[in-house]
Amino acid sequence: MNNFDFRSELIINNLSIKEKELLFSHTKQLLFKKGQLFFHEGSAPTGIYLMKEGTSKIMKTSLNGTEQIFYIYKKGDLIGYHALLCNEDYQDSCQAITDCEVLFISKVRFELLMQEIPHLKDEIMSNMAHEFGVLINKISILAQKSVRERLAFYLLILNDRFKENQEEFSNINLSREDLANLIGTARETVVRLLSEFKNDDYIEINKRIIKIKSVDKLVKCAKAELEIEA
Amino acid sequence: MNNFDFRSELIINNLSIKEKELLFSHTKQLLFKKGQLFFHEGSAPTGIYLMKEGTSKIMKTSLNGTEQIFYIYKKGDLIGYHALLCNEDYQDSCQAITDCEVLFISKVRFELLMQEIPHLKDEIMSNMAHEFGVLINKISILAQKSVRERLAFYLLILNDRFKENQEEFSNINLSREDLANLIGTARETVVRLLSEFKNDDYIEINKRIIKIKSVDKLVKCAKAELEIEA
DNA sequence: CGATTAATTGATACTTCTCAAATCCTGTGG
DNA sequence: CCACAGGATTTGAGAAGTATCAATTAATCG
Repeated sequence: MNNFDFRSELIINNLSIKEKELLFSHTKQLLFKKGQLFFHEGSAPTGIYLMKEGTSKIMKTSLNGTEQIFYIYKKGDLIGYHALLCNEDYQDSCQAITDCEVLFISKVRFELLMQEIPHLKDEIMSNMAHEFGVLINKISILAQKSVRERLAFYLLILNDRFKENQEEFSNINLSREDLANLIGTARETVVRLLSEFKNDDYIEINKRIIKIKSVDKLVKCAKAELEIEA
Repeated sequence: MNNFDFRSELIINNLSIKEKELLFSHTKQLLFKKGQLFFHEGSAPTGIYLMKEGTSKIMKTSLNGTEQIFYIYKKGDLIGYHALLCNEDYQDSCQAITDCEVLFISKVRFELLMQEIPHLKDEIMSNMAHEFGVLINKISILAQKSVRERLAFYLLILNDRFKENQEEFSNINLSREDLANLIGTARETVVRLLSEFKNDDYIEINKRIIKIKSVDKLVKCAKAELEIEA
């Protein structure tokens, strides 16, 4: 699922211990309650955010109120550097899905770091180039697959993304609304399809937590042409 | 329409005369006939491409044969540097829509240039960050707008993009198939909607060339929240 | 000018959306 | 610990929007 996942954690992982220390000095710890915004579409960026704990979403709300989610961030992810790097206002908003613990690096500080750690620039560049491919893939999924296929597909992606310590199946814990907004459909449609998937034994559901039972069946359902790494 | 348009031409425009000379030395001129591929999804990048003449499309073909177009390139656009910069295979293919005249810069040469022109790296980074926003916007259009709205929207984008010397309306000359694949729908649906737009006097059609008659009407139809620069 | 490809129109079927209503959870205060 | 309020989830029914298949007309190229 490589090309469906950002990997901004690599930016930091690929730095040396010394460089990391430099990066983390002068950061500010922030806490966001569930529902709070890190930043809002249309506003000017003031710095970048590093997720320490919790999950957040990058999204955009249209005039008629519908929301589109582009990506769900978790621990280790770096957020918000794009707008900073092209000197534009944010195109999207970032909102806490759960309570979040975040490190903030100010714009000034970040620009300084980019000079002091030449390496950092390369890592970010490589990462953005990768993200381009991820978004390309997201677009082709949205445009070419049916909602049913998309849901199956995203369950696989999310399963992969929220895996902890090598376990095969992770707990996918998202509101039906968020899930719908992630795959670009209506809440009720997601609910209906999930219940089909449950009946067909692709998944199991406890409360609202989804757990995959058969990757193979979902792959077939998603008509996924791509190898899933277990 | 700023945030719906790549602007890779800025990468080169922002270089000094000297830097441009450096960039253009050691390029190879390539000619692609209509339908030929610059590069193909899944293959390893060997260099980057600068459009001199013609139009080409970045696209991806799914297993069942449907094609999704992400962007249409014209004179001045720089193509294919993403895969190079993240050391991944191409996620997409680039195909000539018309006969194309292209300058090719080899991977080795490009990497050398990145060292010799430190500026270049910043320009590319800024550009990729911008493109991120463009793709984000493309995703939200695909996910949130109806096909009708999307078509109206893309006609506005294309009108803006193919404008020549300050004229208000440009000739949009794309096959119905390409137009359909760009907005993520079926050919027949595009044809039907275009004919509605024509009847409602939003556009006029000669042969297959589309010309906008009323930007305002299309904006309303697209439910576009964004100012269109005339 | 004829052959091939692209564009258009029509009819029908299917997926998905929308609105409405019911049920299930969660957290809070008594 | 229980009851209740408010939100989230689920289910149903009907409508709308698009896709698909088939057939016709128009444009293009050698």
